[in-house]
Amino acid sequence: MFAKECTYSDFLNADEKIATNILASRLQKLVEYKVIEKRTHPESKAKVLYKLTAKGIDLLPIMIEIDLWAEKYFSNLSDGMKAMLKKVKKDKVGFIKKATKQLKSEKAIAPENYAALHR
Amino acid sequence: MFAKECTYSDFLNADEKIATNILASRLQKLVEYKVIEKRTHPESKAKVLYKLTAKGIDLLPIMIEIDLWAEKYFSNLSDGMKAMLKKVKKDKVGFIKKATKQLKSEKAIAPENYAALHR
DNA sequence: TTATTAGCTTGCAAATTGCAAGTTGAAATA
DNA sequence: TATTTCAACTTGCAATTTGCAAGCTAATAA
Repeated sequence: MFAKECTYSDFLNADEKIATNILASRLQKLVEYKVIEKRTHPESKAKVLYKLTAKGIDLLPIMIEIDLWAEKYFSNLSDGMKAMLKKVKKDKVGFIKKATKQLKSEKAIAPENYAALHR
Repeated sequence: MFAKECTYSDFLNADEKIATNILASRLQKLVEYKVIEKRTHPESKAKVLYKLTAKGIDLLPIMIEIDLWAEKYFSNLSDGMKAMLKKVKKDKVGFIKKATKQLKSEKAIAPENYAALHR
């Protein structure tokens, strides 16, 4: 979710497999805890976009530290992950600031979605 | 474990309760993953000291980020935790370096325990 | 030498998870 | 317009994991 926007089926078809009922209950709990929120999908009413809240975005430093630890003790990291960590190690504070700012700006409400937020 | 050395009963009697069979299996797995290791207790053969390995000590940055996140979004932190986070916010890198160094020095093998490590 | 402590293991009920199939409403297709 | 497909779930049930209580063994303490 830090990398891109996600729908229910995006999660369901991700590499790390998860049972559909478990996915549903996890998403529900994360919404309840205000770590993520539901948004209408711009291209279809049938789709739901799950987006990080500010509280969720603030988990980024934790995720990065986990990835740095994993890099140190495991050898199966993806190339994308390795590339990201290279940047992180060059300037961790700067990286997190930039990524956080970008994620928060993506939270800006597109006009066509504004109404849905208020019902 | 980052704060002090721990025995099986220390964990069992901690504030966050855990069932004894679950504790046993968790400790076993953490030893298997080399996050912690068993040591003989200096004051009794009946006791076992569980200590963090270097791999375990390297989890400290993750724990600190989790605590910082918790401080931001929850209000039930202990006074000790708050005091620690105050130091962290003054100089995060310095704090982690110092704490890590100290934890690793505690790993120095006391003479009376050396033999036990090699069987 | 008997009692207690520390570190587990075992048995069983309760809760959680995984898998497969079904439901509902929106959108694409015929 | 009718029908099929798709996305997001829900439901039922078996398998796994967890929690609780009791028991077991070796090492100290009384």
